[in-house]
Amino acid sequence: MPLKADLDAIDWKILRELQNDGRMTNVELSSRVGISAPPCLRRVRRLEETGIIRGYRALLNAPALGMDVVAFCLIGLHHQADAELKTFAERTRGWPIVRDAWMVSGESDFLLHCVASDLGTFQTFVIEELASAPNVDTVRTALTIRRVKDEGLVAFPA
Amino acid sequence: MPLKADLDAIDWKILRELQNDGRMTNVELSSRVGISAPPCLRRVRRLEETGIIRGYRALLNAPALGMDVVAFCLIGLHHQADAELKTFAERTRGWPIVRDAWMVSGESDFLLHCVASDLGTFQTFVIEELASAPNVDTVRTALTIRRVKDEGLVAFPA
DNA sequence: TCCCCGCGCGCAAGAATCTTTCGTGATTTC
DNA sequence: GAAATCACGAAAGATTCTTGCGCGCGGGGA
Repeated sequence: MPLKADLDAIDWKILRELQNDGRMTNVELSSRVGISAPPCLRRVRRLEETGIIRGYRALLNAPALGMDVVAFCLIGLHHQADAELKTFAERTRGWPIVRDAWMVSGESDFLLHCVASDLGTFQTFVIEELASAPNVDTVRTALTIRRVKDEGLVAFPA
Repeated sequence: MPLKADLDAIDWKILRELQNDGRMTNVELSSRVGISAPPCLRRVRRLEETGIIRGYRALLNAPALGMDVVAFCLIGLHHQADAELKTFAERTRGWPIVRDAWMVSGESDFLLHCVASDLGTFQTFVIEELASAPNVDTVRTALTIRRVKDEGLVAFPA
């Protein structure tokens, strides 16, 4: 996984297209970026192998699946030594409600992206699991009202 | 887009597999979920048409693309009337640094997921764009140190 | 200057996949 | 109990994937 990759304009186009539609066929992709299918596939493979493309994911509609609560939790710990940070990070991986988690700097130590079927489930999780976990000092929650923007992960050069 | 869908065990398996690998071929998918390819494809199409699958996306490695700063911003507004919320939401869509944005309830009004090439770019954005935007009261930022968990959006029944 | 080499593109062909059509069996409905 | 509905799976044609190979461009080195 190189820290700095040398990508040309076609590579950037490929990344933009696949970020918008990860299931696009290779012929469609090659047509959009302006080269033929074989070199296009080779470029995609190379982007995958170098780790620039980390994977592909279907985006699901949480409310339609009965997941009505999406929230973010900001966690402050009592002690921030390396071992304690790793312990808490490991703990987040065992909580199915937590979908994504980040270690952050600032007023909090962790930010958790949570999805639950209903408010009761989420509140129970916050009180009985999160807030009562070892070393947890503060828990601030922000329930999402609606998604306002939903681009891919990375912006692209003009 | 039905608010509550009736999915059987096979549909759930499909969603789980595509959430893990959105580019899996249909024959591979059908084999994993235990049915033949045609009905499997019909199920995927139905999940897409009903909006349960919102789309597909390649996950990119931001640092490898020269995006070294990933941060979250919590925004508090002075006034939270519907028009003002919509105005700010619209503004977030015009900022390329903001990749995802949520309207939230709690201590803040919006949560912004930001990606920038370097700290200077991000700080300039926060000071000159975000904090100086109309109606913005408070801006709290949390720089991410590392991703700790990265599952799909939705958890699945056992 | 010329030659050689490496790199990436594109053509072509075989393999794999996608997609539609159709027949069958199970469940539901009247 | 009969008919209708639904979803599955087999089969076949269309599309796509994937590999191998030849070509042209650009960068050293003699």
